[in-house]
Amino acid sequence: MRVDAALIAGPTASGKSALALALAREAKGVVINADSMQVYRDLRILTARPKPEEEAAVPHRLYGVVDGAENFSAGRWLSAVGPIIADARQAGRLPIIVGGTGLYFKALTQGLSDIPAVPAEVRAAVRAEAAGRPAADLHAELALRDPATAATLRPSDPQRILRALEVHAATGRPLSDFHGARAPALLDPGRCAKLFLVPDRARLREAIDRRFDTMMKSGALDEVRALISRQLDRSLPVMRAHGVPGLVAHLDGALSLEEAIAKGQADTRAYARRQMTWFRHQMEGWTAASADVAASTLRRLAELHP
RNA sequence: AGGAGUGUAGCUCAAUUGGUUAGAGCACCGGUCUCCAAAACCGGGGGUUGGGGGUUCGAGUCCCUCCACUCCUG
Repeated sequence: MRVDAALIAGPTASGKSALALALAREAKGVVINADSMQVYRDLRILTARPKPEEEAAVPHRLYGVVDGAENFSAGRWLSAVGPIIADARQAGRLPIIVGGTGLYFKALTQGLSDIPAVPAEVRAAVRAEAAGRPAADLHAELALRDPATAATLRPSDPQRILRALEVHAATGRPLSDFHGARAPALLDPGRCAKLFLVPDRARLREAIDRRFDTMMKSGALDEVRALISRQLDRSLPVMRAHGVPGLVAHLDGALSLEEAIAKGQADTRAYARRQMTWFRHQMEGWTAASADVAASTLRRLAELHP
């Protein structure tokens, strides 16, 4: 059966991009990024973005298109990816959506609730007011304004508490009011090939460590130097990409290079573990596949989309 | 060969100087997830305290012995 799109997910360093590239070559596809960090222009090396030759070989979309000074989000990704999928299909090309960000795939196939975008000023104000305060205080405050949402959140979870506070500040309504109903999904999951790669854990750990060493040899430190020179707010997503905090600390003299590398590798390994958990439980109907199985599945797919 | 010292979780180290069920960090593993998600948060398993013997109501802790490693002397 021909499909509307191919979705390829899996933990970092599992070989997703290579598979996507191979499929795109054979099936006349467009490779579309579903990775929350590869969207940022500033970090080509540390986010393991496809190489320029690869991007030139087949069409790639949503790689390195956002400035590191910006705060990207699942919602922004969703609105960006819609027209790209439509364009690809209109051009007779198979959309191949590949990446490691589970939330993006979930938003894509299940839809997000329709919550008005929170204006940047409101968001900044909420955050400025919350700065330095313990999460439990913020939770208590949320309990006064939006008790229903507060009841569903742990007092130790600052990120979700802040999200609820900013939505309430922007709309005057509880976040829980918006949840439940989801906007229609962009793609019908029943009409997509959905694979997530499940590599052997020990080998994945080795691959992660090795890849980080390669990144260092390819100029990761210079990339971080350039990023530092921009003097961006340290709470921005780019500043928290794997490897960045450690290498920044090293350039500040707080960590040895070995320690910085070890930290980057450890953060990446922990992330891979969380990705596996996500795909195991949140992505119903997806096919878990070893690299071999994935490759043969994609080959069959390519035959259907000449 | 002689002298001194050290052996506790995968790693680094605790254990009030003989007193409940040997702890912590890191690592590892599991989980939660609706717009910062490479985030944020919750949880878990792990030890014959180098081996053996002894003293004691009670030993990681004291004694003997063997083993391993480190340093010093020759």
